Amino acid sequence: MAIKELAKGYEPEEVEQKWVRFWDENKSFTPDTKQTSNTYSIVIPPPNVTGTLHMGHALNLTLQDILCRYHRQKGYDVLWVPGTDHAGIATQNVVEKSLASQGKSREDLGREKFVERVWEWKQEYGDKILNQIKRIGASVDWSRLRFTMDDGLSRAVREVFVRLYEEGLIYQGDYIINWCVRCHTALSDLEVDHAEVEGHLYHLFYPLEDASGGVVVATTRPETMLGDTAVAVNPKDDRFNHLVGKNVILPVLHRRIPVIGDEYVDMEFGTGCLKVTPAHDPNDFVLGKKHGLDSVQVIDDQGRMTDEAGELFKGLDRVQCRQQILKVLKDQGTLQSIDPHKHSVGHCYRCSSVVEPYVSRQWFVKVGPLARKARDAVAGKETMIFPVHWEKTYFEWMDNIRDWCISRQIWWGHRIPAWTCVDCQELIVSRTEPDICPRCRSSRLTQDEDVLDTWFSSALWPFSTLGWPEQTRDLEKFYPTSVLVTGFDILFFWVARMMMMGIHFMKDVPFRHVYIHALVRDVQGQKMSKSKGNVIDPLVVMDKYGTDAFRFTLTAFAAMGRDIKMSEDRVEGYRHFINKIWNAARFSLMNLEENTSPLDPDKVQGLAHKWILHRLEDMKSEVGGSIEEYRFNEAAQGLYQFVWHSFCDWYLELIKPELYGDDENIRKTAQENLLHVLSEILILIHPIIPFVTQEIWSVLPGKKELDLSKVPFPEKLDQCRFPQAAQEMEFLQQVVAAARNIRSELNIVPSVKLNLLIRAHGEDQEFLDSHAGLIKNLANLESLRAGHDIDPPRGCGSAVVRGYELFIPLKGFVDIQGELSRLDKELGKLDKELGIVAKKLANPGFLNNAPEEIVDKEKSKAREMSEKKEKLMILRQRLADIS
RNA sequence: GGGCGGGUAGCUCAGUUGGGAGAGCAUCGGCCUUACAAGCCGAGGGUCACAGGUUCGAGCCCUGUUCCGCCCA
Repeated sequence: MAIKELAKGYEPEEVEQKWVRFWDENKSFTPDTKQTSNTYSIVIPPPNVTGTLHMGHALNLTLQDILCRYHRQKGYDVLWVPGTDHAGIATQNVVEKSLASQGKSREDLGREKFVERVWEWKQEYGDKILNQIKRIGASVDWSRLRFTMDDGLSRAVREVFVRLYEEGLIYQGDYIINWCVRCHTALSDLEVDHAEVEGHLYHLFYPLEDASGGVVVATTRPETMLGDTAVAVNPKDDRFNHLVGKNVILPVLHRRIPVIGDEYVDMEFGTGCLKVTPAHDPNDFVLGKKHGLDSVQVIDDQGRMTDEAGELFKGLDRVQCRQQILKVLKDQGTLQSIDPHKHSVGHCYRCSSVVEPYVSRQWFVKVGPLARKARDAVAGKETMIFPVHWEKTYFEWMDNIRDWCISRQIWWGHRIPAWTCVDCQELIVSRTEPDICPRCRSSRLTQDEDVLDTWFSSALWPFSTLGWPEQTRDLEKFYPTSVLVTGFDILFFWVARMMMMGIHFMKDVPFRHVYIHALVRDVQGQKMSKSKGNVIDPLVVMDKYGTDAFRFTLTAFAAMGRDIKMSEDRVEGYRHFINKIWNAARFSLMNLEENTSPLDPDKVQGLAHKWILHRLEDMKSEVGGSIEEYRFNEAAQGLYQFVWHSFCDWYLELIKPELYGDDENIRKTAQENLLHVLSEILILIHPIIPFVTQEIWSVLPGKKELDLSKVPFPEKLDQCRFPQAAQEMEFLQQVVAAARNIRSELNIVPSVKLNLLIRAHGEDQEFLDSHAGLIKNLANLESLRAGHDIDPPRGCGSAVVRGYELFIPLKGFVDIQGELSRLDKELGKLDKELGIVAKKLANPGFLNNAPEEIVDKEKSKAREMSEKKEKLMILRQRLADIS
């Protein structure tokens, strides 16, 4: 009885929707928490809750999904925790923008209403990215969905803040930080992107107080001169060190400021004299502290000039001010020259505004002690980073880490759990909202207005998602997680900080492995960005080519340590592969029966079957090894080659006669083998392309489990190792290839059937005879005859395979010259190779030093090749004699 | 300035203890051969960036040069 037929072409859309729903409804990816050993866990890098899926997510999710599905097959209890991040600044910006389109600002609404509005926004758009995660087939456990602003995770955040504060690892203070005047908040050092900008170096003359001359300073930001409180020179600099201790007069404002000496000053740069603006430059800030200089703030938090900037400039925007002050300085003769100068300028990583160094009161994490342990954990291989070279970058950063500014002057995020007593100024840091001041019993307390850096909550993700600070069963079972999969762009932002927090609070690393994958770029190798307009939308790609084709493309290009250049053409190419699998399955199903029995691996018969089973065993260990070592591209490439070029090109063709033949036993055996191989192929490749494999699986006869994601990885079958059959098969393939080559090179159309004569004897003659049908079929032959007494007619196409001469009588339809030049080509290649081998064997150094097996190999190669050459030359001569 | 990665077929890239240079796409020739023309069969194409060194032997190891990309200052 034949079984359900597959459609002629694979139509991904319906199929994908069907199985997404199926897995969802079956809760296929919720782990069994009763079992305690053999766990495998991953926490998802949480995407922004209001974001949409981009290429980076797609790659990230695909690789994690492969790992999770594979380990499920291997019998692990797998947990993949999904979730989203509240993305403070980014989300706030999005909501503000929408308000602005209605002509409103967040201040118009007030804090409470605004935050309410963001929650509404999250409610409305937060599911979008989650559905997209489903769409790509990610086998996450939806019953454990988390959000960084959940009650549970918020509790974890407060707990961590309070504990770190109590341990002296969180402090508050007035320091210079990076300030975004547009987002109106402090940023950590990491949140500033540095970009090379074509600017200018302005040379300004500051006269000495005693009018005995002056100094020329060079600056890229002339407007900050209004806040200068010193000029610094290097004490080793003989040009200027006599000035130390004197005063100069600051032009425009006519303030008297000292000349100080400090070795920090680079004598080579600019004029060797440095203007010092402690309030507006991080290096100057340090210098100012060291020398006890005044700090004069001339730019405010809006990027406008303060009253301190003087009557002429106060109220001006910093950009306008630069133009104005240059005019004034020029008129005064203070501006001596302007040189073009390339320098690096910090930009806000969220809105790209130029960042302003700004002195303000902020909260910081003292990261030194945390970083040291996080460093040691990687150095001691408690956490292993793949590829290993990222360790160096990680160490570099950990060794030079600076304290982490964690307060943000925005409204969307975790409010800092600190209160100040209005009456006695006492600072109270507490897990719960305090009612009265512990010092003066006042009940007039105000909470800190700031919220925490989003990365502060992300840093807790591997344990906060598992229920911490409760001692949950999940935490016990799944922490530390097995691997973190992420891009290198957030190695510092996120991975490093999770390491610090995980070790500090859980006393163990958050993950055993970190796999750093590539960045997805456009086809020219440029980073995708909206402004460049080179973004490829993964959803569009999936619509067009199917999710499996897209996933396979990402996997096939995911070579360790290398970026992926993505284009639709590549996906289109791999769609062909998905279709190939589909059609191979279609063919198989047309030839299987509902009651086809499972294969008995101990009773395998037939060369083709032995050969494919042998190759299948290779694939099992290859695929497993590749995935476990994060060599995803190798797993994909290996399966591609096997499925297309072994299974489809050879195996299916080889067994067609068996399937079509009259011998019922042979047909049944072939069906059993075919079903077995197809089934195992589907299982092996399922982690990469879950949908098409599941769809085919669902119509396969004899399966015990409908849900392919629950079917175990095929067992290793030593009795299915047939090295001899593999060798024999290779021989037959060479014979077929030789015949095909002759046909093709001599332009003999397929409608003409050829006759093949092979001069062989003994066992080999028998072997060839017994597989004559097979060769005839694949090489499109009329007849095949093997024997030691072969006497080929005049005018043959000929070849030598493993020492045996092959003849194809050409009768009347072929030009002798064509065959002669074909043989010459063959001989030419042979000569070249033979030359290389002969040279080696003529080298005493090689014979004496190379391992014996290598030498033997070369020797037999030489023997084989010269034998072949000899035979080919005789064949050629025979032919030449005719013409 | 410091660090990292890369330069292999026309294009995109594999190449894991140093031992006969590979794949996909593209190109060329022949085929609608009953799963698949989104296919089948065959072919062509490479001083492995450059220069040295180690070695019997280098795409792979070492040194230098050069070009490109990224990160940090």
